Amino acid sequence: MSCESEIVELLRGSGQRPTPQRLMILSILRHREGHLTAAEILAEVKKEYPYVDISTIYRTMNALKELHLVSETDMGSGEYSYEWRLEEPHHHLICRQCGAEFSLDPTYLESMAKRVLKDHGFRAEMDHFAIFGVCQDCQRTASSE
Amino acid sequence: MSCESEIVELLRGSGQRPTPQRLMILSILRHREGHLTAAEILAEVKKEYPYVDISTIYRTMNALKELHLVSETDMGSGEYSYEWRLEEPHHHLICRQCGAEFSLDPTYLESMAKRVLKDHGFRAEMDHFAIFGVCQDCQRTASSE
DNA sequence: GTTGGTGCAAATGATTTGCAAAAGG
DNA sequence: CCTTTTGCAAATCATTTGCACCAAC
Repeated sequence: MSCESEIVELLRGSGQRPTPQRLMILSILRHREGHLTAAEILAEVKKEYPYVDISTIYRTMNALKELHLVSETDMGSGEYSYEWRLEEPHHHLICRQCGAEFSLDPTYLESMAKRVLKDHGFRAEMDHFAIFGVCQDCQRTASSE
Repeated sequence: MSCESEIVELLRGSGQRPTPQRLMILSILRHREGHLTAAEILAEVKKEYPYVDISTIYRTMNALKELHLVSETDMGSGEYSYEWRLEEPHHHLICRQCGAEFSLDPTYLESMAKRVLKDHGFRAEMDHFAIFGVCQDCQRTASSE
């Protein structure tokens, strides 16, 4: 527990309670880089406290989502991934062929979001995008066949 | 049945058969604008032929997906939407608050895709994106509260 | 006739929900 | 106390699969 106190305050501020389960979930989200599925979070929490239930994970993620503390992303595997959000926003490039993932700087989408806002008045919230495509290696492989 | 013949050839070319069910599904996809969920497609097909099963819809959509004839998009409702793809590619702006949908010209994402390819060698396939955010009306409502 | 497609029912897998008990403020 | 949260089990919902029969080539 280090800088957890401000998050505890955030929870309290919206009438939510900082239960041990939630603190464990928060800690895992913040100390494990990248995105985790509900099942992965559950497995981690269970190492410390085996009685947690998957429904608690989901309920907590929904609560944190509403506070904009975590992002929920469809990584294309049929289940959602969750990620701590108070860091630099970023995006993911996911290769359809080999499944490799790369991080993408937010500036690429920011300039687009600005244009969309200017032209359409729509404020796009693109803080965490999964972009599918074909990575450099797989392009080479495909073309050399 | 008008310009359906070329699609029939496409199916045949990949060893697939143009069954009546598939032709009905194709016809619905092509004549109803916008995206449809599997359940919506099923409801339409059933009007003509009540014995179709939802699994046929899914199997057909998977086949058409592989031929790049339809796109599958997560519109944020927990179920996938399918859309005929041989038209102008485009994207969707979806308002998180009121649920309104707007169409977005592909050029916005194309220029971004070009930069990603140049900088990272990653060929992003962004032919059908769902971008969430807040629409103009809802922004006004929120700020006047 | 051989391969692929369909309908049906049953399975799967992720997520949600009802409820009584426990914990937080 | 009163409200929120939890664990458990059961329910839900979208999607997939096994299989016997049928249709297309």
